[in-house]
Amino acid sequence: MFILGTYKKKSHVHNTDRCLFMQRPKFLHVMLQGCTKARLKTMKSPQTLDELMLRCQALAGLTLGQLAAELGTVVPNNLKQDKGWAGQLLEQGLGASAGSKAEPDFPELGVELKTLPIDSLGKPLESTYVCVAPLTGISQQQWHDSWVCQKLSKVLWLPLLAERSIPIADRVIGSGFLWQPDASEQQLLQQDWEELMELITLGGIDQIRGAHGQVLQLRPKAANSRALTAAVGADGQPIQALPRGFYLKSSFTQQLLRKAFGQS
DNA sequence: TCCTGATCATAT
DNA sequence: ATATGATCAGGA
Repeated sequence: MFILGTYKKKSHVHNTDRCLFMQRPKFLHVMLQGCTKARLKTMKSPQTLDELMLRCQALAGLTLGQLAAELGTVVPNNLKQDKGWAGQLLEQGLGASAGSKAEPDFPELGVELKTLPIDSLGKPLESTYVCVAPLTGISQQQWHDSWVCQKLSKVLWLPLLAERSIPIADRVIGSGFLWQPDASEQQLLQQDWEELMELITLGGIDQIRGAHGQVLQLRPKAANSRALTAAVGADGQPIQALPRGFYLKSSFTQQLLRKAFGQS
């Protein structure tokens, strides 16, 4: 049997999560019925937004263990050495184009997929990685040309109940929702981006800490603290610095959740 | 407890 | 080394 079983309410899921975790729609069964592991693995990327959202609804309420079983994937014992596992499982489950290409997860739709780990109150557990920060050769770049702006222009957020106390296989996939920044969100992002980029281009990278920015922050994004990449020094001279990435602060993604699912 | 800095796997 | 996917972990 595939993932037909009735959705069992998990003890981890509190009443307040009703808005986040919908029961598996009945039609889901029809949708995945007959899908072999091979078919799922080679599933074509969705061609329309409706198709994508339908697939997304099909995953809501499932545990990672259930989805992994569908896809013939082994659930790791911990994520310490497989931090991107859940995100990649969800990519596969939704038919996102595989690999680490520098393009949206759903190129035809211009949609970026982001899993969003949350606790049982619907609060994000982590910041959200957006993209690497260019540290050189970007003095002329404008906000609308930036990777951050492009990456965040259309995002499919997929909440995932992922408190560390919950075994990985029991973590529950939530209801995905599409987001495009509204005017005020856009402005907050642009403001932070411009401030951070100005510091970078003027040689202030070593002054930037995670606390900078209202919604967007710059933090290390590297194999380890010894990794180096080209950057601009305090006097404009070329230096080597720790590679950085842009991240969305969890307070920001929390607001997105509130907008999508309401207060309560 | 939370947040910032550090880190892990994989593909190109 | 860079880009993809993120979470870990300890000091404030």
